[in-house]
Amino acid sequence: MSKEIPAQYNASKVEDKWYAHWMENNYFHSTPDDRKSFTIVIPPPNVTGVLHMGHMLNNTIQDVLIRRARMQGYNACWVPGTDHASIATEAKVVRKLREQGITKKDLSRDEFMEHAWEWTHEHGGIILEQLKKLGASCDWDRTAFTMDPEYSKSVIDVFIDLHEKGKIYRGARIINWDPVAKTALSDEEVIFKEVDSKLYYIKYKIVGEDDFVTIATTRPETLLGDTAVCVNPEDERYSNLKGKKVIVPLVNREVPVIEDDYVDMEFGTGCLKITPAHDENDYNIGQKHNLPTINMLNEDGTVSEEGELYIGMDRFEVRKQIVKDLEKADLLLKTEDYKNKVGYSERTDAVIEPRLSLQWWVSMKELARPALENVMNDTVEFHPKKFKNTYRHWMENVRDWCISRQLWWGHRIPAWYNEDEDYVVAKTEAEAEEKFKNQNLKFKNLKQDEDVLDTWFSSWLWPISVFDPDYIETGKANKELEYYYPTKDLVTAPEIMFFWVARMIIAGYEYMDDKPFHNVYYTGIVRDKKGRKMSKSLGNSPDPLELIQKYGADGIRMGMLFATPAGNDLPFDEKLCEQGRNFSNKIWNAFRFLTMNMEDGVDYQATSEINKNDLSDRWMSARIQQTIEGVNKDFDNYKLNDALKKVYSLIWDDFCDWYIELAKPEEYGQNIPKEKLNTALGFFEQLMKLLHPFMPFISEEIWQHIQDRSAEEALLVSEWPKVDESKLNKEDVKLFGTLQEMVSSLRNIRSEVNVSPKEELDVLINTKEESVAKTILENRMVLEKLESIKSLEVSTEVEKPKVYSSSIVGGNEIYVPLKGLVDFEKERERIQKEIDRLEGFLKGINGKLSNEGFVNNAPDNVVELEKKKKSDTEESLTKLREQLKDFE
RNA sequence: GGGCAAUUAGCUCAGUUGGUUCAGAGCACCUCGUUUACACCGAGGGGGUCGGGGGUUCGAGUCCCUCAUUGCCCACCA
Repeated sequence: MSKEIPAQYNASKVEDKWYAHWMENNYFHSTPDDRKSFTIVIPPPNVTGVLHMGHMLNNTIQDVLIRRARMQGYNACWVPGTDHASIATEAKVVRKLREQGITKKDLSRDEFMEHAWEWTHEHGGIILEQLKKLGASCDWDRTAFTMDPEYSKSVIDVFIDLHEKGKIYRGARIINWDPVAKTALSDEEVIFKEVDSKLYYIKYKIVGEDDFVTIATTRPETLLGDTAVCVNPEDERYSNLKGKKVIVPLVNREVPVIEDDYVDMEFGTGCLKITPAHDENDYNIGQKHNLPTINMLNEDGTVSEEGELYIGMDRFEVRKQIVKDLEKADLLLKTEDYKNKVGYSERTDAVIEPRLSLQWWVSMKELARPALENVMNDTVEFHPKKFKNTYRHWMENVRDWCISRQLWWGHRIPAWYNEDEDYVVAKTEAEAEEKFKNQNLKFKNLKQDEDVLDTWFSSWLWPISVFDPDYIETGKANKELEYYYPTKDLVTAPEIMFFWVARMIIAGYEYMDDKPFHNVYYTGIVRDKKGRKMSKSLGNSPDPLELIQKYGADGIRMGMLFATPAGNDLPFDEKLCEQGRNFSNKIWNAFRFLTMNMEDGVDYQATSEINKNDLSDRWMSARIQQTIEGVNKDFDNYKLNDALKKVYSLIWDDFCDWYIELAKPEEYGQNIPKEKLNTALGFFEQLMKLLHPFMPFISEEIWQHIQDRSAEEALLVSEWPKVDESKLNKEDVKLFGTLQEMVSSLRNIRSEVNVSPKEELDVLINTKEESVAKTILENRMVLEKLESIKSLEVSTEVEKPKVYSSSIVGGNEIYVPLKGLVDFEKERERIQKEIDRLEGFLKGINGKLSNEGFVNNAPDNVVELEKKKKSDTEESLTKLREQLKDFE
């Protein structure tokens, strides 16, 4: 083993080496066997996306879970893959084509798809390569894509199946129209934002009278599509309008005045214009009152022929112009500033236009029932639990899901139309013909539906179709699906709870009659220092690959995990990565130190044997057991950050700052004895196991340095440590703790009286009991090694020196004679301060003990404890008061 | 408009069923320090009336009510 080890850890060199090693040995690959499965399916990122900080966090967590499971002996399987991301990817392709001077209109569907596939092959999978840099231990042989032919088939099968069950239907509704992407959107894809707008008061002339009725609206341009004016039947102000007609301004169309209690009398003028084709409520009222609809907008948001005026003008231009024209005609009474909520497209940020159109829908009410129930009864567990509320609220009020999109990139809807616009749903054109024939309908010149399915209509099958894409068709699970389903954990962002999580649960119960996963771990949002979400458009996100280059994947993983409990946002700061990198370096140097103590030619061998006479060995051993126990519990509760903190503290504080310090050789130039070093290496191995899920690279590096291992003995497939109660001696932990406190007290004394750590001290410790004195003396090595001590006297009757500094640890007084070094004034102040503190404390205890209510009602052990606290405190006070006299 | 959550040190957060000195950790800050790993380090230290008010209780950071602030989700008020 070489002693030439650099003082600084070089992460990037090491990380590439081990990832390659793991891949070569096929460690990430899983096939069904006798072991229990532990499955995670990745939330598939957009196929042409690039890695951002959200992915980093999300995938780090998944990797931590899967790596620990693998070590625990589960057959761990993490399935990677990508999503075709219909609207996002199509938008990218359209933009790219535009840069080349090509518009989508110029292309046939097939030509466009060729471009899209080309783009997908060019950019697809980049993100998966990036995940490898992070250390993600995915089973890459299983990489799936929602547009794979097999996968696509399952999507179509589901559509056909649900249609046959009557759960998919075609219907005309007011939908959310994105005029930029020119497609319908589901409700979930619309983001409402509060905006400053205006409320316009417009006068409508009453037919046959010289009077007007005033209507308040935020969208004056839609009056082109007005087919009625509506008032509340209770509203006395308008009782005279009953059965009358009014004239829509500018277009001069006569429309009826109708009555409906939907109208809020308090709002605006209490009189509402009705535009059935461009507002959901208006549409409902229109249906109820049999009003005609006037579709006054084109799909790109310009005014259509039906609008009569302003034809071809953009909707927002029309708004400006129509206001001017109304003013000119003296039909605009006034305008008011007004704040309202406007819907925007999640993808294109275009203002959503409610639009009447024919779309495909999934009827959700029944499908949602088992999915709601099984989350509420914790069959599917949410972490943190608070998200159950949000989930319930949505599921209880779930609305039908609009699944058709007017795009080309995606799964084309398997519906076929004949010349009479009849339709059938079928897998192929031939099958469709057959179906038409059977119904005695025209079956020549069939046309397939032009639309594709919502992306989420494919990804809701992810936990099923990645294992068995034929399952939907055959209804019989293959070996894989049977073995891996239901999966164990799903790690995702709360933002897609409805888009994806809820729908996977729905699909799971509908098709597998079982949950798709046991647990859902919701991560937080990665934010910048100003609290803004990190996003590409804001440009406030650091480049993950640069970060990895700079701090190591281990450093970033550790930095992110350190700051993010489940469900809480992660305020990202490069400082966190620095902390992670520093930790790597600390570990590296602890190992380096042990290596430096190895004598040439001697065979060192990590061992779980400890020297039973060495308190530090027993203590370290017990601390490791405590940590294993605590970490396992944290994992059970999905508190990954707490688990990491425990490991961090065990390595840095316990092992480096205390254990190694105590293991250092007595004299300069000596090496640590072989036995001790072997024990230390044994501990180090345990630490690396606990660390591995969090920081896989450095832990593997050290593991393989500690001793030469064969390929089968890599850390990532080693056994996760089990708690060994026999090694957990609480007395040792307590005793060592007391000695630690004594060392700290001595250091504190030095610091306060400004004595260099090198200067040797005489130390006197007055204990309450003989046995304590004996134990301390038996373990005097701890004190002597960590402090430079000239003489140590410990007994029940030490003589207090004349001039000293002192401290009390666990009822034992520590005196350090400091001839000529003590600042009397300072020492007096220090003691007085301590007395004041204890007096206040004692007062509280006395208050409790003199309170009959407390003594009578509190449990005995609590009262006993208070009494013991009282006597201890009084004892300490007596000692301190005596000491104080010595400084007066 | 409805619902949910949060509010503890300068920052980010722990604090499990009310009761061991419970007011904590990390980072930041201050002082000292190059001793056989590590200055990406070591030792020591300062800092909070636990958002305000009320209540339950022998006892409240912890339970209840109320107010304030912030965040999130849902919703068709033009």
